[in-house]
Amino acid sequence: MTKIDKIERLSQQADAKSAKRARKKQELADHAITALKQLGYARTSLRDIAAMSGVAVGTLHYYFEDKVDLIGFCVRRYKVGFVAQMDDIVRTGDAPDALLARFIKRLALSIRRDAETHRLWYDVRSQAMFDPAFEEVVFEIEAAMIALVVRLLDRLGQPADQARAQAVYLILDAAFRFHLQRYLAGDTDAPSAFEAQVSAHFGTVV
Amino acid sequence: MTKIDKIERLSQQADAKSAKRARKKQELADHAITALKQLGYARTSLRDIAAMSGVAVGTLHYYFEDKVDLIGFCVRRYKVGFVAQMDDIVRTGDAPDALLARFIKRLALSIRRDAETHRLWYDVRSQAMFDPAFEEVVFEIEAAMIALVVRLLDRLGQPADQARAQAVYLILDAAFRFHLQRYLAGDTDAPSAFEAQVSAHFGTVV
DNA sequence: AATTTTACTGGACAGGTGTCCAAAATAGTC
DNA sequence: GACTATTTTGGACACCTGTCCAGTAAAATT
Repeated sequence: MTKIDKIERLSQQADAKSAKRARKKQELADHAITALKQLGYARTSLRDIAAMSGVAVGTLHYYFEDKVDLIGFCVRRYKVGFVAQMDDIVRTGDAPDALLARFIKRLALSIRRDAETHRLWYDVRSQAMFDPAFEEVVFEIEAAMIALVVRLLDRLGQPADQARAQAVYLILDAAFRFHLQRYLAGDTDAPSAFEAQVSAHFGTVV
Repeated sequence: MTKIDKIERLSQQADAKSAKRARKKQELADHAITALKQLGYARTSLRDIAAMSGVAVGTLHYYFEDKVDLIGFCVRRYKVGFVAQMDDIVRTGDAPDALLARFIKRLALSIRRDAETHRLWYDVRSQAMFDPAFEEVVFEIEAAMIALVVRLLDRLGQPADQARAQAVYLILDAAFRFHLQRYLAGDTDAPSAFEAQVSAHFGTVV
């Protein structure tokens, strides 16, 4: 075995190890998200997360720097998933008006289905106003959402410059949060109210 | 002294007492707000607030049921003040277009001046998604903001139905929060960016 | 001036927090 | 199978949390 082969093999082993470590991290993060979306950032302790993962508290510190690192990892993970989901809708072959309707309908559905997950996002976003440790992940996610809107506008044949995409994102986000909050407070009509409000807005504006 | 006079006097005394108590509550709340807007809901302990007020922790429990009661009182108090400030603008004798410009300018100014106070509102609003104890005060405040927008639209000679006011509120709120967040992260241009974005939106839509 | 009511204190209480680490278990390598 | 490296444990650590209350000081009432 040549020196190069050895180096190659060691490198592969290192990759396999870090891949395994990464898998375990994600596994822990998934359990952590389950706890976080139920309790919120401030009310979720590392012991809650450890219990949910069936693991000792120390193990969490073996995989994550500290609590902020863990929560940042979790939020990034779930929000990436959400953007990917929405991106699937945008990429469908629907005609422009059907696509918009589908997109809005899918958001309304997500209020019902993923309410607990979304509120975690709004929680962390607010925390970022106090704790700079969350700033990075929040701006990153928000940029991803705006990029998603750019793709949406593009598929709709609309002007898709940054400023316009940001404005559209803000409208969608505001309505989404407003009706999510009502839904969580027990208003089961909130998702369809969201759909109506956003449809009306886009019917006249976009 | 007749029986009726006695009852009258006792009633006045009771009023004076509860008025004094109310004044002290507000005084404590003002100190509490100073602490809360620096640290946020989750990170502010009763001991922080007590220290800020120059008072023992027990005193807080003498005036407030518990922490939730105290924070609810604080948020209600400061947000009522904010709505009143904005209402002053709406009530000016400006011509419609000048009024709108002044209103938006004042909001931008408030991002600079009251950034720390506003982030507390967004914090509490997020907490309400997890803790029903905050639901009431959040809906109450949000209703007051929408009512403010109704008055604004009215003064602008615009249709001022509930649905429209809600939509306009959501747009203002979304842009306000977005640029507030950027301002808090160090972007000093955020307030004027807010002004530009909102002006552009209302120039085309309202 | 005496007495009752109100206001406030300071510390005790039980429980929770993130962080850390020596030791044990498991996995991987020669 | 022996040996090393990684992974995991479980508890110790120091500190913070909201709540409560017996006791004290101040104020109001008689």
